[in-house]
Amino acid sequence: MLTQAEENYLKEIYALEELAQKEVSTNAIAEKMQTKASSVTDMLQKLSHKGLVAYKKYNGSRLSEKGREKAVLIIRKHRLWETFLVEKLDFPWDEVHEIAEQLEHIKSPKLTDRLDAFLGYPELDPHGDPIPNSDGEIVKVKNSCLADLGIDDWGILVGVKNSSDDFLKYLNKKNIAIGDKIKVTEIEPFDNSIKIIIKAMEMVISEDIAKNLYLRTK
Amino acid sequence: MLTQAEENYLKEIYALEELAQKEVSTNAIAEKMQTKASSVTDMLQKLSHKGLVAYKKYNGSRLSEKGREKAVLIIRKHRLWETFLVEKLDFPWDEVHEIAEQLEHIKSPKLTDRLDAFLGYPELDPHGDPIPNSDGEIVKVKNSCLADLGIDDWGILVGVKNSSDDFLKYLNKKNIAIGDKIKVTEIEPFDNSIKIIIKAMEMVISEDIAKNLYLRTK
DNA sequence: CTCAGTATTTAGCCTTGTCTAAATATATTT
DNA sequence: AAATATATTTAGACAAGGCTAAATACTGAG
Repeated sequence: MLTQAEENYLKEIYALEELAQKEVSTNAIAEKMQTKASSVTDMLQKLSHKGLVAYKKYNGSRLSEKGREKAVLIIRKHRLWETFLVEKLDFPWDEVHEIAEQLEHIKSPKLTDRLDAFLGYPELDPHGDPIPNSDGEIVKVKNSCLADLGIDDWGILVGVKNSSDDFLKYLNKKNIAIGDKIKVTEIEPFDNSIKIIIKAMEMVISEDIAKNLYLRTK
Repeated sequence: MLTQAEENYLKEIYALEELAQKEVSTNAIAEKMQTKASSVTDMLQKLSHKGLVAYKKYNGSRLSEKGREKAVLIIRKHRLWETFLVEKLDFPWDEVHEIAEQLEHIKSPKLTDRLDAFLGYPELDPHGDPIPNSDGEIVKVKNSCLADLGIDDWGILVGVKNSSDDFLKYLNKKNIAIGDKIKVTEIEPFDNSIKIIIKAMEMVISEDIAKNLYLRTK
């Protein structure tokens, strides 16, 4: 059984390793976790003992296979809870991270899997990040402009190009927000306007608007 | 900010105090918490320092007003999460306690209140226990036999008188289970059969059956 | 009222996870 | 290649929360 501290280390090491694609330094971990390098060394030694991390003095660390599995499960839980908070409890996408940091440590495989089912097995969370499935598999994602998608393509709105007041007001009026899932259902060849489904609503938006919306897609 | 350990002590002291209606002994707390009396003394001194418990050596403990508020909030969270697990994730009522023991420590007032709203401000949890509202108020409950209820009365099924195999099979077939909310909508004077709503379904049951079902009611 | 028995507290130790300061290894510059 | 700078580890300390053993306070029976 892992403590919350151990889980947090595994999660951060995972993230750093994904980024760097090589051993992560003790200092990098310390910075990410807002702690001191000496504390990190202690923890690395403990995790190494437990077979979760490959650690060699002065040589950085990598997760073992077992460590990676644990990390992915924590990420799965984190992202499922974020999805729950946004989809079911109507939290704004930018308020859910802290709460999910707590919820990700709840230990009950049955809970995780039932939550997943309750949410309809979502593939991306409200930040557009992929949610590992119960086997620990993660889909690859990329950023796309809404204007570049084809019919039936979908993604999570993660950013806007034009962040002028007017544009943001437009989005607000149309009830379009970061974190929303948007699916393209039709493209009008004449003017390249597109029909989308967003929060179970259909609407048509112009090519101009679509060019200003960035999605995270599978 | 309270630690999980402190929260657990407050919760258990609250429960013991409600039962006894007087100071709770160090030993009673130790037994309830599966720990040693010496550990309890340590914690009582700490909680006393924080103004959460009135503690005098060799004299038992009571919660302060502030301690009681904290305890009630934890109980509120526990029971809301239990309700969530049963109502939304279809957990059996007897599997939710352990998971709720973890979830009750999640710190986010906004989460608690939104969860409450999402569940429709339930008054009783799946064990029939009252859920404190956001002001910490708790309704009183009592046990009643379903046969004794009037029209529009409702409660949570908490037990059966006749626990023969046949009767349990009958309940199973009718999809009636412990933890279900049952509301009386009609009473037939001729044979005292009653019409109930259970899990959004209507059904009629005989007086015989009703006499064997015990509910927790407001 | 005294003394045995029980309840409670104190003292001292352990583990986890953190810290600072000091020591040591690696990296960079010249 | 030596000297300096940076990164990492070790050593020793602390707080939280637990434990055991010993000391102390209360309680109830005679």
